[in-house]
Amino acid sequence: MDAKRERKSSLAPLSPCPIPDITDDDLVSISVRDLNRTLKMRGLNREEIVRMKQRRRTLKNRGYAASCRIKRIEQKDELETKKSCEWTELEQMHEDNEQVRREVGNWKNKYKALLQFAIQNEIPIPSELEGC
Amino acid sequence: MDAKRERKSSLAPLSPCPIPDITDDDLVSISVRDLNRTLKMRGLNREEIVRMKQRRRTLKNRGYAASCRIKRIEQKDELETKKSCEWTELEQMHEDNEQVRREVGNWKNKYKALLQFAIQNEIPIPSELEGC
DNA sequence: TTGATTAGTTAGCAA
DNA sequence: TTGCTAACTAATCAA
Repeated sequence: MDAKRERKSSLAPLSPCPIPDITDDDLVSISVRDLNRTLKMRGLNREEIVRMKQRRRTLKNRGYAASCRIKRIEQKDELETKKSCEWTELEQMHEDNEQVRREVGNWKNKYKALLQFAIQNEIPIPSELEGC
Repeated sequence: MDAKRERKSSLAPLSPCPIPDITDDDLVSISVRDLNRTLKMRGLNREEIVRMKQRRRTLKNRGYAASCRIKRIEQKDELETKKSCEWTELEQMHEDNEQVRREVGNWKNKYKALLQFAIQNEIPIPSELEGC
């Protein structure tokens, strides 16, 4: 249902690799100054330098795109988690409500029973106590 | 804050347009059979036909990608809407709960006041009526 | 320059 | 073949 989708790891067409011993990992992590120095030291011509710069930018963009995707997924997950938490809380509160409602009925009945007893035994009750 | 980002409408490099009078819209909407017939009628060679087929596929893919993005956005919106609804409901239920709790207190007080009155006036109460 | 985001391209899976 | 989606490239914007 969820096959691993590994890309053909392209980028080969982009730059035919002017400097074999600089890995892509190096290329993205090295500073601009150091990169310039290295390229000059190796005596690359103008075009090769441009190509390396472009390759660097592309590799970086690839990383940015990846984190953008991850971020999107995380945000969605977070949203779903929160939603599900709220649902649980809602369910819980529903139960609480039910419980409290039963309590109301209980006390109401007790009060009424007492009142009924008074009436049957003709016991006079102060009016402020018999609000129904 | 949200500038229109229109792509350079590429695809020009893909196929240098073997048939000028078939628009991209036609190309994606026409059926495979009709397309084959048309291409044959115009006497395109093997390579041109392949190019047209590829162009068609790419154009279709462009559409698929677009709907994929739209779908993602809609799903996210839907999730957010539901979450916000649940929040409102939660808020409402919180209030209800508060209200019912006050009711409990009310009836409880009434009952106790009545009981207190009985005690003060030394009125004997059946035990089943004085559960506290 | 760097990082993020959008639209378009391509690979590969599924129907 | 068609549709979808992940990863990638390129364009563009903000900082």
